[in-house]
Amino acid sequence: MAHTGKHFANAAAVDGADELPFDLPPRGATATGAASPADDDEPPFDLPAAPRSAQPPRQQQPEPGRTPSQQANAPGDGGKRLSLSARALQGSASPRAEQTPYLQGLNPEQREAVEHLDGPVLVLAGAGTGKTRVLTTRIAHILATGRAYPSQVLAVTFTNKAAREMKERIGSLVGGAVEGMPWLGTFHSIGVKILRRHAELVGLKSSFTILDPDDQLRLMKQVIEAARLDKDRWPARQLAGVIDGWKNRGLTPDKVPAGEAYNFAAGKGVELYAAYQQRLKELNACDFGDLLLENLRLFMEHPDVLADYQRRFRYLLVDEYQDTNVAQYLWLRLLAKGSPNVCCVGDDDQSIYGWRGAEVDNILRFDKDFPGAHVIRLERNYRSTGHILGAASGLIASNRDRLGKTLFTDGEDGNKVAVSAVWDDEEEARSIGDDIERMHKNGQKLNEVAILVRASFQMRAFEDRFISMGLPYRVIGGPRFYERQEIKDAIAYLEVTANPTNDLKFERIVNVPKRGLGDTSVKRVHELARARGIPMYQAAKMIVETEELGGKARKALSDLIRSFDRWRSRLGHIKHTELAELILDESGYTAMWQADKSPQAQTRLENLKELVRFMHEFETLEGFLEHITLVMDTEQAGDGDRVSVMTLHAAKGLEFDNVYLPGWEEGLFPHQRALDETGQSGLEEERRLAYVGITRAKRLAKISFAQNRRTRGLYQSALPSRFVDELPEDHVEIIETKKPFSGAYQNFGGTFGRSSYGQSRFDDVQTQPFEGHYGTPGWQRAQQHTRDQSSASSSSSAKRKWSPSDQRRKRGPLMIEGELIASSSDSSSYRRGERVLHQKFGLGTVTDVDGNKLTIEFDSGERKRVVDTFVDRASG
DNA sequence: GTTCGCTCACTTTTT
DNA sequence: GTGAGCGAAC
Repeated sequence: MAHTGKHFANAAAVDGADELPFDLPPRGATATGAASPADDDEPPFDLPAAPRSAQPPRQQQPEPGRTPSQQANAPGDGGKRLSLSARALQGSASPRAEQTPYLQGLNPEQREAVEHLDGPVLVLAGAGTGKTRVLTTRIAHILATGRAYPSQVLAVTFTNKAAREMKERIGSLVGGAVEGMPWLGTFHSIGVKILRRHAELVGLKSSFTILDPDDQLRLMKQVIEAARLDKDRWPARQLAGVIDGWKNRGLTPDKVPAGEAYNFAAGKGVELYAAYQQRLKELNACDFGDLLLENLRLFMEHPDVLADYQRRFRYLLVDEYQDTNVAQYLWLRLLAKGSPNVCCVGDDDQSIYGWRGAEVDNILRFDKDFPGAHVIRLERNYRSTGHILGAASGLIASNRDRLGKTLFTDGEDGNKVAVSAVWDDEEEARSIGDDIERMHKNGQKLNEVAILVRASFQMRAFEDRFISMGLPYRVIGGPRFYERQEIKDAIAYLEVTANPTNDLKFERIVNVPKRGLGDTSVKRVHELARARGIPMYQAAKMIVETEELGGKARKALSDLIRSFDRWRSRLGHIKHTELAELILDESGYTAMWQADKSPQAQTRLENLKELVRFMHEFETLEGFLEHITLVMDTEQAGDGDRVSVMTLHAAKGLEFDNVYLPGWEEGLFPHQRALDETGQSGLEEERRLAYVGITRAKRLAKISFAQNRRTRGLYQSALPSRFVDELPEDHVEIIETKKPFSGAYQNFGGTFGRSSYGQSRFDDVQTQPFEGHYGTPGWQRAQQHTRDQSSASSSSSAKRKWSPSDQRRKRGPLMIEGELIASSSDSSSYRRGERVLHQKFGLGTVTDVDGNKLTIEFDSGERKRVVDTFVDRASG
C-alpha cells in the first residue's frame, strides 16, 4: 500500500529537519543581532513573560450587534467579563477562579485542556464535545493570564470560516484582543504572511501572486507542451494531482523518491515538476501548495529566520489536527521547536480528507512526535441524543486504526436512528421531501434540517423534488462564488489592470469576450515574452508595433492594451468600484453576457453586480485582490428558512436537529472507488464519513437506501450499505416503507439477492410485501411522534392548525402539497406576463398565478409550476 | 478563428 | 443524462 511509502518519505524529511541546527538557546536568552523579521507593527517578543499592558484596556462595550446573551457559552454578563479580563491583562500572575469567569461552565476535561498550558497537549475532541470552545477559551486563558502577548500565539485552522469564528469567540471572551492576534489564521494565510516577509530568500518578490487552481492548470498545460509531451496522453489535470500530492508531502522536486518519478509521463514527472516550479518563479507566483512548501524551504535554508519565529511563538494551537498533511506537520514541527507548548485539537474518527493528503497518522503519532504529551479526551457530547451517539459509536467501532473514544451524553436517549428502504432515488427524494414537509407543518425550522449525501450527483433528485413541491432549500458547497467563470473573468480583468505582469490572468481574458485573438496570436505573444523574459503584457505591447500579427488581431490586441493602460491610469483616481464597473463595461464583458441567451446569463450578470457590491467592503482594488484568492468565501446566498443540502464532507463541523442520510448503498457509500483505490484504509475513511454524518444530528437521524438508483443514465439495482448492517441494533429503528401507490413495488422482493458480503438483517425489510401501509407500527410511531412534536413546540401558530395525520391517511401527497401551498402563504405578488428569474431554470414569463404558485414558461421552452419564493423578478 | 458535434467520465475538494 | 473538452469542418 502507498501508506508505507508515505511514512518513509515523511520520516526521512523529518530526520532531515533534525539535522539542521535548530536547537535554540533556553527561553529568555536574548536574540543576538538577529534582525527581527519586519514587524514594526508588533511588540518585541523577547520580553519577560507578563506584559504590563499588552493592549489598552477596552471600554465595557459589547461589540456592536452582539449582545452578551448571544455569546452562548459564557456565563455572566459581558461587561463584567471585559473588565476582569482587562485586569487580568494588566498582569495578575495566577488568576483565581473569580478572575477567570470564562472557565466557568467547562466540564473537568475541557477545563484541563484549557488550563494545562505547559508542554504538549493533544485534545481528542469527539464530535460535539465543545472543541472550539476549548480552543478559544485556552487562547483567552493564555492572554488573560499574561502568559503571552497576542502576537506570540500561533493558532492555525484549515478554513477561513473556522479562523473567523475563533476570532469572534476569543474577542467576546477577552474583549477585543482580536486585532492583536496576527497569527490566528489558516495554514495558508499564515504561510502567505510569512512568505511575503521573506520572499526574496526563496526567489520570489514579496508581491508574488497566488495562483488559483485554474491558473495552475493553465500553467501545467504549458509546461507539458513545452516538454513536447502528448497532452492527451498526459493530461494536465493528472499532473496537477501528482504535483499537489508531492507538495502535500513536503517534497520539493529534488526530494521526490526515485520510484515515484515514474508516476507520470514515463519518468518525466519530476522533470515537469521542476519545470513548473521554475515557471512559477519566473511568474513571481505560488500555487496553494507552495505557500507551505516555500515556507518549509525558507525555514530549512535560513535557520536564522526560523529561529526568529520559533522565539516568537510561545504557544501554538492547531485545530482539526487530523486533517493536517505532511507539509503542514513539518511546518508545525519546525515552528514548535522553540516552545513545548503545542496544543493540537482533533478527532481521528473525523478524518475524512485522506484522499487530499491528510495524514491521520499525524494525530495517531502525536505522543511520539511530542514526547511527554498530555492527552485529554473530550467524550461528553452536548449535541446529540443517546441513540444517535450509540448508533454512531457502534458504527465507528468497526474501524481498527483509531485512538478510541466513546461519546456519551447525560441527555435523553431520544429517537432511534431511523433506517428505511425505498424503491429508487426518486422515491427517496419524494419521501424525504414529504417527511420534511410534515415536520415543517409541525413547526420544524427548515434551517435545522439537512440532507447529507455522499456524492453531489445525488443532490439533483432532491433539488428537483423540492422545487416542484415548493420546499425552500439551499445547496451548500456547490461551486463557490469566486469559482464561477464570470467572477474569475472579472477578477482577471481587475488583476491585469492592477498588475500587468500577471500572465496567467492576462491569458485568461485576452480573448474574452471574443475579439479575434486566437491561439496563434496568443502563442506569438507568449513566445516573445518567453524569449525576452518579459511579461506577456509587455510583449503584447511590443508585438503590436510590428507586422507580426494580422491586421485584425493586431488592432484587437492594441485596443485591449490601450484599454488596460487607460484603466490603469484611473487607478487611485476614481473609486475602485467605479473603476471595476468601467472596466467590465468598456471591455465588452458585460455586453457579452447581455447578448448571451442561455438561462444562466442573467444570473451571471447578477453575480457580477454582487462582486462589485462585495468590493465596497475593501478600501482599494489592491486590497480586494489581495484577499480574493485566499479568502473569498462570501456568505452563501439565500437566507431565510431553508433545508440544507450538501455533501457529507461539507457537513463536517455543522449540526442540525434533523439529518437525512440518503443513499446508503454499496458502491455509493462506501464508494466503490474508495474501496478499489485504497482498500481497507479507504473503507475506514468511508466509515468515518458515515460517522461524521450521523453525529451531525442533534435529535433525529434518518438513513435510507434505495433499491434502484439511476447512475450514468442507467437504472441499476443496489444493495444496502454494509454500514447499515454495522449500526447497532439497539439504537436503530426500521421504518417500513409507506407508499401505497406506485405499483412498481409489487415485484421487487425477488431482486434482492445478496452476494457481496452475506446476509443482512435488512433483507427482511425489503422482501416484506407492502401491506398495511399507514397501519404499520413504524408508521404509527411516526405519527405519534409527530403529535408529540407538535404539542411540544410552542410557537408558530398558523402552521399548526393543519392537522397532518388525518389528511395524510386519506390523501396522497399531491393533495397535501396543495394544502401546504394554500396554508403557507397568501397570494403571490407576481402577475401574469411578468418576467422572472429562476435560479435553476433561468428566465421565464409567468403565464398563470394560483395562490403563491406560478406557472412559468421558461425561455428554455420548459413549462413549470413553481412556488413564487423560488423566483425573483428579472431585472432589466 | 469560430462553431459544431462527438466522445468521455462520473467521489469527496477547507486553501 | 449531462457537461466539459477536443478535433474537424466551416
